[in-house]
Amino acid sequence: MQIAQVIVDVPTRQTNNPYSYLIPDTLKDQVMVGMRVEVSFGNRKVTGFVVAVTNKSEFDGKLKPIDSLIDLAPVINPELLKLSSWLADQTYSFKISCLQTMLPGGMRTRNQKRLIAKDDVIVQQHPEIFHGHQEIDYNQKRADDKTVATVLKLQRAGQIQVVENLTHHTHPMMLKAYRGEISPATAQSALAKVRKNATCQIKLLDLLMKHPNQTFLQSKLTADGITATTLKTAQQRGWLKKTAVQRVRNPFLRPTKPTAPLQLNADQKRAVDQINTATTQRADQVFLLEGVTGSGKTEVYLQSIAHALALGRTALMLVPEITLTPQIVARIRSRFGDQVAMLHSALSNGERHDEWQRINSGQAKVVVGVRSAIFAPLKNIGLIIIDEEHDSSYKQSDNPRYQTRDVAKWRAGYHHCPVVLGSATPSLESRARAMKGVYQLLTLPHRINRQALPHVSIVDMKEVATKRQGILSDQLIDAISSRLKRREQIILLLNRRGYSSFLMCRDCGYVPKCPNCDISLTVHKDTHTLNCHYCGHKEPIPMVCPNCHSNRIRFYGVGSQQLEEQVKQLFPTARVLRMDVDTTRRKGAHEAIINQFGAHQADILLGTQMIAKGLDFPEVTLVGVLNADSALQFPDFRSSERTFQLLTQVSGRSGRADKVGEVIIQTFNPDHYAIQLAQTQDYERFYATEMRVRHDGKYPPYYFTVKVTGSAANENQTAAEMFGILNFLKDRLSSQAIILGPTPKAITRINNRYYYQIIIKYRKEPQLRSALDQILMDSQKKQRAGLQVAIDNEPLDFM
DNA sequence: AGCACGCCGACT
DNA sequence: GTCGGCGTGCTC
Repeated sequence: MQIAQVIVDVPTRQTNNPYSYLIPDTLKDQVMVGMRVEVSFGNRKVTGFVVAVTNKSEFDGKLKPIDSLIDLAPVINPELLKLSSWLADQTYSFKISCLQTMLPGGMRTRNQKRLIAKDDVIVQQHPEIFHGHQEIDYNQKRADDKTVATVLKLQRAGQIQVVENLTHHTHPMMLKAYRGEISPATAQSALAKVRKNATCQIKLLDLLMKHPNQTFLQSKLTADGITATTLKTAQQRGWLKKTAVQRVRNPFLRPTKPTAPLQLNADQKRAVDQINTATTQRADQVFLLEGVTGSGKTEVYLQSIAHALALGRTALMLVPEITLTPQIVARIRSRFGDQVAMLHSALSNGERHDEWQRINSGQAKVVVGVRSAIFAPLKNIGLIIIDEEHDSSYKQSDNPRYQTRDVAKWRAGYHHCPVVLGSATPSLESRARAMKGVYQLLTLPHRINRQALPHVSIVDMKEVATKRQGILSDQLIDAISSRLKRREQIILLLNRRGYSSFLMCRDCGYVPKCPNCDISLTVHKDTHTLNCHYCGHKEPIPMVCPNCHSNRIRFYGVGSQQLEEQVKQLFPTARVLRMDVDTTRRKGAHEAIINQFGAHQADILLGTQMIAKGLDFPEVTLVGVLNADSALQFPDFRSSERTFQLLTQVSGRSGRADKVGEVIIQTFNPDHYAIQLAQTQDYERFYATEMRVRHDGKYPPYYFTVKVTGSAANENQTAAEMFGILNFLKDRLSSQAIILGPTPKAITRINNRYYYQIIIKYRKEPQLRSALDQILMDSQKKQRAGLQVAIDNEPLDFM
């Protein structure tokens, strides 16, 4: 008897282990480990992953059979299955969440219910449910409590039937098409019969004559000028038959010319040689490739990938969320052609699914992608690269809260291949490991074109008078106008996390706040609303102060919209492009702005963080950073590191080609070491200084950290529960462990829930793991009381 | 998650 | 006496 061990899609602690199901005869020899199945669990149907097939079960109750198979082939290979268990352990999350995370979005299933009333009487009795229809779609989540109760009662009484089916989120995209049904000869004779001026029909018959028995996409036919009416008549006459073809998506919009490897300089060559040796020897060595901006890291990646491919192995390259620009993809694809698959957040579910299939089937040998691409089902990996390894997008912010570097190292261990972590400004964690010899340090200290780094100057904003609301200093304004005269390009970076401008009454100081969250509302001029960035609450901008009825209620703070307005006022003839969350929401908008700026169709590009990375515009000779220090004001131990990294990175954007670049940094903290050292791009001294700070403050990389966050609708309850957790931890951990909190989070209330946190800093706590497991176990019970507990292992911040 | 089971207050 | 509130435990 064959029994499948199934991890069901019920994310709770109690169901975080496999359940046994009988494999019915009809599915014998079909059910394989790594496939998804549909099973009855309790009294409903859920999806599950088969994690093992055995011939006996530990469970001595009566086993239920598997209802059906969702996949025709395994979607999780043995490696990823093993990885999922490790990941669940590592991140304190459920196995099912980990398995689900490994699949491309859109392959996940959702449960849909349909209610069928037994007779008309029921329909009449419950108009609020059935709205006069006998069959309705039913969404338990959207229904209110009363409806749910009524539905349950009716179901138990057998008066309605509930039909469940698990539907796939995405279907292969089908395109309308027509197949030619007639021979060239028939077409010829038909052609003789149509009216002379029936141009459409003539065109169509011509096509059918030249390409007999072919299928044509409707979109192509209409593009050729054949109208829908013509197609309809053609169908009636039996010339064509309507069909559909599955769309083969190709996310690479532009065709690329093949390129040859570039000549390497001595530093690059040394790096490539060492990486290649590790690949050849199947050593799971981690390299830290430290190279200033423009030192040719990408070429090192490409030639190392080429080496892995030459050995018959595959390669995985990860880049940060916003850096995966068409520029980079084009460069990789021009070297490796169709072997490249891309996994990008801007892909539609369908496109991502297609790319995933190409990887899973072995067609694609090189995968380029963002964080989640670390789970790409590549086989026989020869090299894993993480570019800009310090980037914060490599840590997932919700469950499973994994750090991509750690997953990469796990997979490297499995495949016996090297990992290359690349950065101009490595994270302190990675650099510290390189210093200890855990990682091997490779450096590229020179820019490829031997060009000097741009000249960086710092403007002390404390000394700038508050005239003109003081966003732009005179130095920056002068520099901008001189570039405009020379027809060179300018980038203005607004370093403001969650950039925002708020409303304040000049008479009484009233600031509109979100009714659900402890945060002021943000002005959105385009929609004329005040928005909450945390819960999505929107309200119109008031004309008079709701508190004192004064009409002197004005905007404060600098958002990118405000900056754009000011720049346009100061330089009315300059062409300005703005890039921020608002202007890039639409698909492809990001790319369009970059292309437009790259083609010099604008003089000034302004925006938030997203313009700081990876873009290469040779005509840019000035970069201005406004509020360079806004991150420094956050109570976050990583804020200096982030500021330094950001400033170094933007500075690299200026003067990349043959023109000398200039960078102007505006700040209120001109003496802060992160800003001072960014001016000279002195990573070594920054590393030394910051390590000192981390050492004294007992922060990573000297200490391991865990963040425990608790939230509930009631503030007192949240605090009380967190104090309970604190006492429990104190009991279980050694006196060496530092336990901070519980403290309310920076934004205590979000969506009417109160958030408190506890931070644990430690070096060696063998009991920690079981203590945290216990906390999660206990919190499961309290969840009914509205308490939610989340654990973040090695959080990026303590906020 | 979702549902059943079981134990206490206010009602036809 | 019962109906229904929600605290607790289980789902192969």
